[in-house]
Amino acid sequence: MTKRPTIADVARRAGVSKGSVSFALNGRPGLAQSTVDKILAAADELGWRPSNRARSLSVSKAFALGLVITRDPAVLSSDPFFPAFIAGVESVLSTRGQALVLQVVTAGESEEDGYRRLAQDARVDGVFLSDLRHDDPRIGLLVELGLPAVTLNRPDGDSPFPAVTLDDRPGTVAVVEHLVGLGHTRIAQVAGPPAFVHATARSTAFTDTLAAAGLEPVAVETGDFTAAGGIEATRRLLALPEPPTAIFYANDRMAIAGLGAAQAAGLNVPDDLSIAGFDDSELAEYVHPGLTTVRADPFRFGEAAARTLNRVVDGDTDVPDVELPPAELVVRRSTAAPPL
Amino acid sequence: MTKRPTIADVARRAGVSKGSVSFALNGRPGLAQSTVDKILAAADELGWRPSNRARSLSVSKAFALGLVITRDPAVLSSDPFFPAFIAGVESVLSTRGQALVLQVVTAGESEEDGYRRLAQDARVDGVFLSDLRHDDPRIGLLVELGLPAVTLNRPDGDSPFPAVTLDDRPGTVAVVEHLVGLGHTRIAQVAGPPAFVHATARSTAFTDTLAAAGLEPVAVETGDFTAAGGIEATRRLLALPEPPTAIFYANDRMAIAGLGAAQAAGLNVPDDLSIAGFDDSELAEYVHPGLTTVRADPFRFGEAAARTLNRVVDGDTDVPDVELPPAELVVRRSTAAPPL
DNA sequence: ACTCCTCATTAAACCGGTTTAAAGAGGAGT
DNA sequence: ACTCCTCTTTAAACCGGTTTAATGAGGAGT
Repeated sequence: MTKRPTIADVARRAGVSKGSVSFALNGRPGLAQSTVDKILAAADELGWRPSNRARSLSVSKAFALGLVITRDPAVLSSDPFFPAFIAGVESVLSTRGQALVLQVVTAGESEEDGYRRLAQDARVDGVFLSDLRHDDPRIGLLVELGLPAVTLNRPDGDSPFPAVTLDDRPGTVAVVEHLVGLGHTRIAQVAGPPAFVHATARSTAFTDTLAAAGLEPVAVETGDFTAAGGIEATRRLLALPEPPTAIFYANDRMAIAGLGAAQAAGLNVPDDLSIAGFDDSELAEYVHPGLTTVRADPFRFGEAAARTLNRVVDGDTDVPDVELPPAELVVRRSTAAPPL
Repeated sequence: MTKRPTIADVARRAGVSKGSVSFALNGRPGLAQSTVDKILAAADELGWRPSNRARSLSVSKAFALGLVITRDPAVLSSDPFFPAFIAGVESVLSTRGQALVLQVVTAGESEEDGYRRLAQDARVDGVFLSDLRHDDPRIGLLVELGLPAVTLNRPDGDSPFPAVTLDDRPGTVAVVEHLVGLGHTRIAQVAGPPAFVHATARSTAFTDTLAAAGLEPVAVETGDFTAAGGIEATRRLLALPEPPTAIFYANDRMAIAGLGAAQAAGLNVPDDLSIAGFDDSELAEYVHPGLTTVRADPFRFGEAAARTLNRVVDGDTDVPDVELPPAELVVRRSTAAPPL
């Protein structure tokens, strides 16, 4: 409760000027080693930690990074990606004394408003650009705002920002090959909204791999990554005159919901219908039957993104893109040979 | 990209002093209306927004609130509470120009370290104390750190902080009465870790209601709120010589995992076994069979908590506790009459 | 002994706001 | 015409750091 010590207190105690304390703290050359020791000792005795606020003002940095997420429960709630991603980000930030500022955009406004607010308030030194879209308007906006960023996934247009990528395709290819290997020929897909880069990446990998096997999709339904969307799409697929014997979902939430829909329709999974998801969310392992899915590592993704963004923020030019180990197939009980 | 205007620019343009601009902006009395208008017009023309950093330094406030969450994927990942809660918090903060700072504590450290860091860095003006524990040591810590807080749930010890509560008991009572009404007499519970206030609240409400019906629990297993824990607990219950005909889980994740475990054991839910959860998470509605559960409103919880914490932060003394509408029962297909 | 350099240190300005104490301008009262 | 008040406005200090330009102290060179 007693007032925290300031740099002036430390200077007084060490018998030097404020400037010297600042130099010592920041390891600037030009101070005698003995003086540095004296200052650091004094700082230590007083338990002094430089004020973030003062530093922020004088060096014009926020020492914080920002993440904008949409309030839409569909995207936000129970999405297994963000929590782990955030944990990975924090694991980097905490070692650097940085903070993570969350900006949730509410239903009424556009996601861009979130970035605008962060920039306007100068709350952060850089932001993560997640759920990248095709011709993503946010890239131009951030350039305009002068806010450094890192994109999660590689944008298709020009981008001045480094990209941290995790290739979804090998996992998708593996799922399709797994299904084809089991003997399926009537395979359908529930894709994510085509506006998202990762949704179409998974989607085209799916179609291409099928084509390579001489097959084509029974149908491609578009879901919105929510459980409700998964249910809808599944019902449409099952109502087809010749329904698929296997369905590949663009994420686990839709897959688990689809699993429920199939069971509710009286189908046995996997005997009547094989189901595969994407994400390897916590529940994937524990539903019945266990969900065959594709596992990425959002924690590492967060780490890599934070490190990369910090290089940009630190003024590093030409920060290279980072490519993470690709997502890989996890086979569980929800996939089996098709019915005869 | 051009430098953003400062208060000095506005002052110059309006032909007044910096101080007057500050007064006008903050609606301080003592300025002629005409002057205020002139200043606001100048500010508007320049598109000036006061610098948060400068304001932070001079008024010693961060204009931000903090939320500490543990990195433990068990608590963090796919927990339906936090995302919605955070959205509610943000809906209040965004109207006040405040930010939400997330502090994730990594595996190696204690949750207290998270609060300590937030306080040390003076990053926030107050924090949310979630997942309250019995004799929660964080309350003393925050008092010591001089960091204002609001507790989510009412602590059992003394606390100088207002509490925002959402009574889980009515929902729990309703679940038990629902099961008893269906004819169940062999009811078991998978409780949360007893260290948590909300876990024991649900647990004792469960036992008390059973007792009021002249019954006692077949067994009470303790889970850890994770899907894996739900599986474990369920297996133990099903292995009992006289297994329960209904299981009440302290959260949906354990319940959905338990549902999977029961189905994997060859049981039909709800014919052989009724299952009820708690949270009404997104998937609860879509698994098969739909999960009977208890619904709270984490978004409102977040709103109320943010508003209450802000009152404390603003220096309001004796901020009253806030009681939210209680959680309520949602009946779906996973509960039915017990087997004969 | 005197100049010149280098190295260590400091005083002061600065970041962009808020706040306090004091000054200035009018108007009323006598 | 002079004093006294009230209402506006401002100059300057302050928040707690960083940074630049200047100063001071030794030591080497001649």
